[in-house]
Amino acid sequence: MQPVTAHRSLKEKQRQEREALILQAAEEVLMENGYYEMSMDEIAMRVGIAKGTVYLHFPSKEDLVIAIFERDMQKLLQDVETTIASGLTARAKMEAILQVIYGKIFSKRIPLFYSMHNSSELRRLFLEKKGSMRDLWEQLAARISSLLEEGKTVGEFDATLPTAVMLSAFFCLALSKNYERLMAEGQMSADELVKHLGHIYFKGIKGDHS
Amino acid sequence: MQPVTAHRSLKEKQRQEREALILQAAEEVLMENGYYEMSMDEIAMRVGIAKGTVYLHFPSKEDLVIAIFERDMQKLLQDVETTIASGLTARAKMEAILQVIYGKIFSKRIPLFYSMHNSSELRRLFLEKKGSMRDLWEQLAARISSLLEEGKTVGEFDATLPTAVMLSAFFCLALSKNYERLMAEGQMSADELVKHLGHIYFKGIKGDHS
Amino acid sequence: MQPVTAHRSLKEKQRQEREALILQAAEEVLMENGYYEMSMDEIAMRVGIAKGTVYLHFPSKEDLVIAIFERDMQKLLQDVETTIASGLTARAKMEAILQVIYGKIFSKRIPLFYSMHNSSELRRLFLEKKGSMRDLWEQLAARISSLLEEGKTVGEFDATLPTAVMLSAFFCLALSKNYERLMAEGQMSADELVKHLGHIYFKGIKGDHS
Amino acid sequence: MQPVTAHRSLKEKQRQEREALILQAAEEVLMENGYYEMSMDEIAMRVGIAKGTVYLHFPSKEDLVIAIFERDMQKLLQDVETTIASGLTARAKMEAILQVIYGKIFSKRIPLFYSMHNSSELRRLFLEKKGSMRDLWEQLAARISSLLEEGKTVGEFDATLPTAVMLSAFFCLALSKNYERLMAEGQMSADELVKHLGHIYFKGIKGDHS
DNA sequence: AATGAATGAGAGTTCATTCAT
DNA sequence: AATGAATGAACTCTCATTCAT
Repeated sequence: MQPVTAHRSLKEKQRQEREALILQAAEEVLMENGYYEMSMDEIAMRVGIAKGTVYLHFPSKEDLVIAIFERDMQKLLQDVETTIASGLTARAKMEAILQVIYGKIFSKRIPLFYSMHNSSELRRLFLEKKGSMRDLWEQLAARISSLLEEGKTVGEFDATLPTAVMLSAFFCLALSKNYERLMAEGQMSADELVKHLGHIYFKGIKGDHS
Repeated sequence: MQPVTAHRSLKEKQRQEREALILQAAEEVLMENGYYEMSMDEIAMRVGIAKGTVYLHFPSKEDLVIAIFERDMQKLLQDVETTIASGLTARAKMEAILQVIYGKIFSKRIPLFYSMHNSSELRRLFLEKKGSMRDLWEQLAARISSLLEEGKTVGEFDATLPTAVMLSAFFCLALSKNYERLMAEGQMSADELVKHLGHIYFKGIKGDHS
Repeated sequence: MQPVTAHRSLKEKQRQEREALILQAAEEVLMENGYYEMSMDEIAMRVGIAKGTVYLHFPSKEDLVIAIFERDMQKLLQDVETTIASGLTARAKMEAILQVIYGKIFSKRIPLFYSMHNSSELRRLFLEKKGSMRDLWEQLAARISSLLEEGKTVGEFDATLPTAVMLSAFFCLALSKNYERLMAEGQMSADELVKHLGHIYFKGIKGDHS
Repeated sequence: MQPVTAHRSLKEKQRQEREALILQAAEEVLMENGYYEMSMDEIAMRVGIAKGTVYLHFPSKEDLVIAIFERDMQKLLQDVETTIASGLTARAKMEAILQVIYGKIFSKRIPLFYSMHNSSELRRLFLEKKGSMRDLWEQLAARISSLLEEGKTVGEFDATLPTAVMLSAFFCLALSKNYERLMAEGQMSADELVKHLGHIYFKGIKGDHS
């Protein structure tokens, strides 16, 4: 390895570390305050860099938020694919995916993911403007739709329900902000919550032979 | 009726009509753009009045949004109470309420209602600041919680599920923005959608004796 | 007197009464809040009439304030002329005028008069724009200047002082807002205050033969 | 000196220069137009910078005006303390202070100082809200009150006059806007004016042994 | 590459003034 | 004559973005 390359790769490594720090800080602020109260100043301050430096990594606030979503989405997609590759039943896979999502939510690692569904501010951002987010989202939806249809085929899930509705209901229950209220007010643990929601959902879509 | 009274009531009527127009326009903009991209200028422009006129009816942007929510909430609460007063079973009442909510959503008459649950921007606005919104919301939650517990008592609903979780799941499914995608992309009617979602939900929370 | 005339004079009388009420209310608000925080709305509200009605009497906020000043100024000018017509010495006349001014201040009947001297907001209004105020002011200044010169001639006042300076100093001491602080904090009566200020001023301008 | 330090101090120097330019422009506008007609836009325009830049230096219009006052007040307070530290008599010190104030006025370096006394708009701003202004003002008043009492003790000033009245009269004569008229219309120099006003004031408060 | 001061469009809000009733 | 709803220009302040250093 030539010195120049080594130097470059060191630089590149530092660059990527900084980018990760920016993403993490931005994620936190976005979680805490929402898109419009997430200021580039505060992100830079939390990372300990200048505001202009953020713009060396992300050309706009919008792109920064998209990058956050993409990162989360890619991680989730990986987890989902790992789960699908396992030898479990369709229902067990779906339950595992629900666990994964709630694990991320519980560890605050899906800060904005839900927002794509629910926040009017962000929907346009992701669904209308930039393609990559939409692609990732559709990949995820396709994976889970396949699972649901697999379950229908073997009779685990109710074949009379449209897959699109089952998918929507799944994301609804999995990504809602409701958990915050329940865990804050009702003194319910994340585990209990996911258990109950899974109970409702999987009983609700149960097929004849399961 | 004396002329003065007639005159006053005419004025008052015009005033209320104008206020309704503002609320409607604001509702639309809020639906389309979210709280932060809902500008008082655009609302005034859509109604065809000057920006200052909006402020004759609502002292601030915040109050305008609160008024939108209160109006929707009060209508919904009324419908819910009417339904509760009927002689139906708990499950039939819950189904009727789901229908009511989807009817409103379908006719675009619950523009922001879902937001209270889902938008990080608005939750603080309504739950922390102004009491009347929180009150209305808690009334609604109390009514539906009662229904759910009534259903549990008679065995229609699963008594092992915490009411709070059942309530959350209900609002999740009833108030999600998912319908837009499904109805736009999947060519599914509102009736079909609500039928399927109800199917999942009520099967999911079904008790032993129903 | 014909009915029409009687009717007209009644109307005219009512009109003048209303105008006086507006002036009084405006004076109060101006005293309390200053020119920019004096709102036409509040004036109308205090009088119990509509905002538009104020504009039937005074074409603008500026004109209304000018009218307040003119009224106060004319009253003061009258008092000053009455005093001048008396048979007193120049100094006694000046002392009487000082008493008159402080009487007005004490009874809150010179709300803004001082402002003409001191408020940057109002100076332009009166000295640059409208002629009548400037005329009244110059009449008053001329009367008092005459008195001062009369006093110089008979040796009551110091003939080496320029009359313009004596005049300025007189208005300074007579029209300052200082009285408020002294009377509020120092528990000093208006009578005591004017006695002390008069002592300083008249001793300060004393001539050889008094 | 390290480059970094040099760089920083250069930046800091530029920053202070810019801030001084803003203060100066704001001072001018405030002098010309008063608080309510002093617009942030015009200040920025006069300095030749963007409106937002003003807010980098002063968080609000109010704070900007307070900064103007504080700067002027601190300079005056320093001069007053220097004068007090001299070996002069009480009267000579007071005369020197009067000279200092008129020097500042003449060079337009006490733009708003008088306003604290006279403008109803600004009194509340300074005396009610922010402590530092009130503190500075009370320090100044305390210094001059001490001088006046010192003069009374040695018989230079009239011990029968309340110090508070003497203080008020002093500020009245020293800080009035009268000078503008006299110097503009009467073709009187600042020196002459202060000589005459001092003559009136010190003769007016003269004690037995001076 | 990194900085952070500077920018300026755009936000919500106020209020003197107008005018249809 | 009297009203008061409507107007819209002007205000203060914010913040994503740019760019000279």
